Amino acid sequence: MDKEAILITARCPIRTTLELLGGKWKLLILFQLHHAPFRLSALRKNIPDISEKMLIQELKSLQESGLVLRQNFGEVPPRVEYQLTAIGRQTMPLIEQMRAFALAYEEELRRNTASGQ
Amino acid sequence: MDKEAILITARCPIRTTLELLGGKWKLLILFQLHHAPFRLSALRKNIPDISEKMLIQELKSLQESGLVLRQNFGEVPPRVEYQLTAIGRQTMPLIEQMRAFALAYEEELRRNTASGQ
DNA sequence: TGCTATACTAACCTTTTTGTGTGTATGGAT
DNA sequence: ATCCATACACACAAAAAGGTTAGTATAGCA
Repeated sequence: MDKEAILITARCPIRTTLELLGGKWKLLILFQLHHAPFRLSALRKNIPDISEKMLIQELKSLQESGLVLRQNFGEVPPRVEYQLTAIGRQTMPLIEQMRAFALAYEEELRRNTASGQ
Repeated sequence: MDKEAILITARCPIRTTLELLGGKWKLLILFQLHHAPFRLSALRKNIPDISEKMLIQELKSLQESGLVLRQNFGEVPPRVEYQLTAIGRQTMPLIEQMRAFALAYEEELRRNTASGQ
């Protein structure tokens, strides 16, 4: 086995993704936006336990990374919609894998509980 | 669109996975162990900037979730090896997707830089 | 005049995560 | 006797993440 090859250095793709998507909320927001563009208030309804500050903060971070697009309609009272960009949409397979993993994990838990371990 | 269906609640698979694998180090450790079982000291070499405490702490957390198996050879000085369990191995597709996403993202960055935007 | 709705800011605080530095046990080699 | 190697544990400190509360702006409506 080539142990040099697996050395984890500063610019490794896992870290890149962690920086872009890490934290408690970003993936949940992206998952929402995968369904449709949403206004801030709608996102808050769909992610009940996020605070307004976090939502705005994370949306801004996602904009800055180019994963989310902010569309301001310039109305009063304000109307702003958030939607995924092309790269933003590419987070879906990742989210799908997270889902798949969670299901497999819970299935495994059930198996172990059933067999009395 | 069925807005009820996409409401993110406390027991959602994304959150489950985030709880199991979130944080700065767990996925890097799992990625290492995907190659082969490793001793603590070897893991430290492959993940140069992790502290010993973090490594031990995260390995313990991964054991407790059933993703990693600890094998103590009972020698002196201590010899302990860590390896993936069956469910632990199921994190690979996820890691692969993270890698794929990071590459796509960087590709996109390059495209935007090249076109002067 | 005063209230509503909406997206957002800023100040401040708490909690969680991560890091540092030191100590422990022990068989074997020097 | 002394020191080494290895996998920890423990106390503490620093930094990052997350949360709460109180504003701001303004068109339209009662």
